[in-house]
Amino acid sequence: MEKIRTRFAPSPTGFMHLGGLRTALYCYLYSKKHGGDFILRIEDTDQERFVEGAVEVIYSSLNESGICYDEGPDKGGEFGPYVQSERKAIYLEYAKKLVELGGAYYCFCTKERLESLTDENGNRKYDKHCLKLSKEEVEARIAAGEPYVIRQNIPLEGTSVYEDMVFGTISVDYADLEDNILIKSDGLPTYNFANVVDDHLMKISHVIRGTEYLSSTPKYNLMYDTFGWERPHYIHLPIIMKDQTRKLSKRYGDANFDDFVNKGYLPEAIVNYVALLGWSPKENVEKMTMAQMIELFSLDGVSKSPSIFDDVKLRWLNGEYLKELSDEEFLKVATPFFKQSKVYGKYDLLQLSALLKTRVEILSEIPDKINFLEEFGEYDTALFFHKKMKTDAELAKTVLPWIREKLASAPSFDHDTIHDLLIGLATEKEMKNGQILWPARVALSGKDVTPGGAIELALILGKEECLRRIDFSINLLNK
RNA sequence: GGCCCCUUGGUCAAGCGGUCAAGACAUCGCCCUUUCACGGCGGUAACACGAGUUCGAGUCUCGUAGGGGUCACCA
Repeated sequence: MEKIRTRFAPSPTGFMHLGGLRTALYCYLYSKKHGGDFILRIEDTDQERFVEGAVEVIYSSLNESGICYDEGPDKGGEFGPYVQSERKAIYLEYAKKLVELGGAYYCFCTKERLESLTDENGNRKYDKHCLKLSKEEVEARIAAGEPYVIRQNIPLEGTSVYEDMVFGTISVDYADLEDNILIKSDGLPTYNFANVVDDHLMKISHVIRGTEYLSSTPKYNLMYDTFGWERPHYIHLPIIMKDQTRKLSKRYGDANFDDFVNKGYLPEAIVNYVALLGWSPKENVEKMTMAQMIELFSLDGVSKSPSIFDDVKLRWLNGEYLKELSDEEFLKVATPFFKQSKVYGKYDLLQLSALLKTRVEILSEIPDKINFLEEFGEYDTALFFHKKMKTDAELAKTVLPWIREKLASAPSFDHDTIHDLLIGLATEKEMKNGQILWPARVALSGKDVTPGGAIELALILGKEECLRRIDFSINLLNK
């Protein structure tokens, strides 16, 4: 059986789109599932879109995601170079061969002439004007230094059919296809040509890419056929949408891998979530390690319809990953976010990590959740209301002074002591624990949700600060 | 607009002619609890529409509607 070889071929735009990340992931999973190779190829034939540092972004994103390629620009391999701009001579050679085979031709048409071909609907299709040129004329004009491109020669009639491994049979009439440019006037190839030559030369067995190529694939097949090359297998993937009608895009700032990492999502969670968009394992599991994904990956679990990116579910998944971290691991990934908070350097971060772990879905929530430790001021006393505990501001007025007294008299300020004092207070007054603890927690934090209950907060704040805050809260209630 | 493709709850999705149409997120309710959170249990909620084919259709066919993709010297 042939060796499975897949490739991820991004163009260096400066960021890693989540859709691209998923494509890379599926390429990786499919090749690894079948013991094959996964190749990274940089498609930088558009010099106008060159972005400084963009290639490094691709390397680092893939690396952080745990998607490892076997061959690539920075890894080497026997089919290099893996950067298209370094393969210019190769494309030209094959383009000439294709011209000889009748699959392509030189074109000297000016931009103006091309524009004159536009119809009333704003569409235009090249009219094969230069196909008629004799070989002698072509050579003379090239020799005279006239700029030219090389176009693909597509039949005027007939139908092209191929099997896509997820979409099934796709058939397109040649009449609906245009004689696209294969080699631009700057001598570099377009995607239309480079991908065919490279995929063949790099022995790619399965081409995995987005559905935007679903209907242009016949053009590529035509070239494979003309060259006498074996066509690869095709696996087209549905796109990822932002909502019903818009796709996830850079434009809305919601498609970039790095942005998600900076917002406090773990790369593993992002990869795991993205894997689930458009694919579901037979076993009906959702949280998976890379190794599990490789094991479970299968093409018949890949769906044909576009899926909408749901950041609520991503948050949940990220939270799941966070919860299973040890306190130390959590501290490590959370440190950049602790630094953004007002408490950095003033509290025991490992202790806070333990409390925060089950209360945070994305790391960027951290500053907001803990800033109250340093910032305490007026708050809405409606927070004292809790239906189930039957507490409210009125009850707080009577309970808070008792709490203050207990805490003030505490012989030491450790967990057990505070616990016994507060619970003891509830027993003593024949109240529910919550009727003491809820007001205490609110009075200490001024917040409805806090990292930890009243006892944990008291411990973190320390005796003096606790008393100060309770006094403040009593005053607030009596206003 | 032409061509290609898609259509199960709010979202991700199982299903591949016969199921009470899975599961997850979200949502709602209950429980647990040392309060918030975590956790446990349960509820609401879907086969776009219309014709066929068939004893029987979410599953097959055709049409309609809706959505997406594509029509560049971008990939």
